[in-house]
Amino acid sequence: MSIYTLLKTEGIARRGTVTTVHGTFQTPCFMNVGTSAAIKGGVSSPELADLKCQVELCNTYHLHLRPGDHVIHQMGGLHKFMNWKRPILTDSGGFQVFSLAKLRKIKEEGVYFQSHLDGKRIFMGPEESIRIQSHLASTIAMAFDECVENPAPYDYSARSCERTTRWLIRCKNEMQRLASLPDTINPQQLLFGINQGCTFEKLRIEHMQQIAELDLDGYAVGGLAVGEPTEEMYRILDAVVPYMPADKPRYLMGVGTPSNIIEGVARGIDMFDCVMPTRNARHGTIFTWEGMRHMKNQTYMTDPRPMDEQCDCPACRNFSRAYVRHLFKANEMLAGRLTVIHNLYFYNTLTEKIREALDNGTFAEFRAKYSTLLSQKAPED
RNA sequence: GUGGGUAUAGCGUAGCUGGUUAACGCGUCAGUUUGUGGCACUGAAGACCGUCGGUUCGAAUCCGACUAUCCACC
Repeated sequence: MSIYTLLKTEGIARRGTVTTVHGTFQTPCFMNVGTSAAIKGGVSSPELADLKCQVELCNTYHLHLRPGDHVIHQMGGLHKFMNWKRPILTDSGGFQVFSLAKLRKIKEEGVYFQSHLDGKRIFMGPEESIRIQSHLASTIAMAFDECVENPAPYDYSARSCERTTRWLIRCKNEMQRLASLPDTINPQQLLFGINQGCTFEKLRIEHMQQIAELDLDGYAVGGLAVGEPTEEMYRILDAVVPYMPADKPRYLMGVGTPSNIIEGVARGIDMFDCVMPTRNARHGTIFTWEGMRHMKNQTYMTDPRPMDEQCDCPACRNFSRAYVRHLFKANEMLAGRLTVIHNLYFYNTLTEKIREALDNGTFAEFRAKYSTLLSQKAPED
C-alpha cells in the first residue's frame, strides 16, 4: 500500500500527501535540514514547528560520528532525542562520504574512509547505513548510494549505477531484517531509493527502471545540483521523472533555490531539501517575495522596515532591517538565528503557496510570476 | 614651561640601516553558497605616508622648523 495520495495535478506538477507513522505531510514539501539533529542557527524543534516545517532532515553520517547512533538509540530515537514529533528523513551518508570524507576507497562491500572530525578509519556500506538509520529511527531512511561527481565518464557512471542498484537491494534486505527485531524503535521505517546516472539520460532512465522494480516506499533523484548548469539539471528531470512510479513520492535531493523548487514542482517533484536557506541566512543573505537581500549592507543601517514586508514570520513581525544588520555587524548570534527563522519560514511558505496554487489550478501563473523573480536580487528603493 | 614619543586609507597598525604599482586587520562594496566540517569563501574600491622646507639621481624612510597629540617631570 502506497504512502502517497495524489490529490490533484496541473500538467506534470502534482499536489498530494504522504502518510507515515509520524503523521501526514502535504506535498510539494520542503524539508528543513538539521544535519546533526539541530537546525544550524539555533532554532529548536518546537520553534521549527511554528515555522510551518513539516519534515526535518537529519544526517546518518554526522550522527553516526557524533554522538553515535547507539547513543540516540538508547535515548529512544531521534524523535524523542530532539523532541520533534513530525516526520524525519535521514540522509544515508552516501553524499557525505563523497563530499567530505578523506581517503575514501569504494569497494563492492561499501566505502572505507576517514572521519572528517578526527581522521578515524570508518567503514560504511548499505547494511551499516541502514542499521544506523534504524537506530536513529527516522520516519524515512534513504538508501546508501554513490553520488558520482560531475562531470564523470560514462563508463564509470554506468558501473557506479549498477553498484548503487546492488547496494539498494542490500539496503532493502537489511531494512526487512531489522523490522522484525525486538529492539527496533520504528519497525515501519520507510525506505527511499536513489536514482543516479550523472548527466546521461540513458543511464538515468535505465537506473530508474531498475530501482522502480524494487517497489520501495519512495524514489529520489540524487547527484544533481553538484556543479552542472541548471538547465542540465532540468533536462535530466524532464527525462527521468516520467519513469518514476506515479504512486510514490518523488524527492529531488539537495535542491535548491526558490526558482529550482518551482521548476522542480513543474517537472513532477514532490519533495525537496536544501541547506541554502540556512547557510545563506548565516552568511547574511535572505530570501524575500521581492528577491534576495544581503542584510549586512550599509543600505539597511537605518531601515526601519522588516526584512520582508510581505512576510509574517516571527523575525519579520518583531525586528527591523536596521536591527538585523546591526546584529550581523556586532557578530551577535541572534543575527543568524533571525535570518534562519525567516528563510525557513520563507521556504515553507513558498511550498505552501505552491500547494495552494495547485489546489486552485493557478500554478502556471504562480510559476510565471515568481520563478525568476525570487532568485534575483531584490530592488532597493 | 622642560624632556621624550608619535603623526601612513573611515578606524587601528606595519613598513622607517633611503630605490620600481606603500602592506595588514576591521569597516565599506560586489560576487559565491544547492542530499551543511566552516556565521565561510573570492574579489574590488579606498592613502599623493601631518604641514613647510632641506639633503640626495631618488624621501613614508635622513635633517630642520611648525602644527597636532600622548607620556613623564616641574
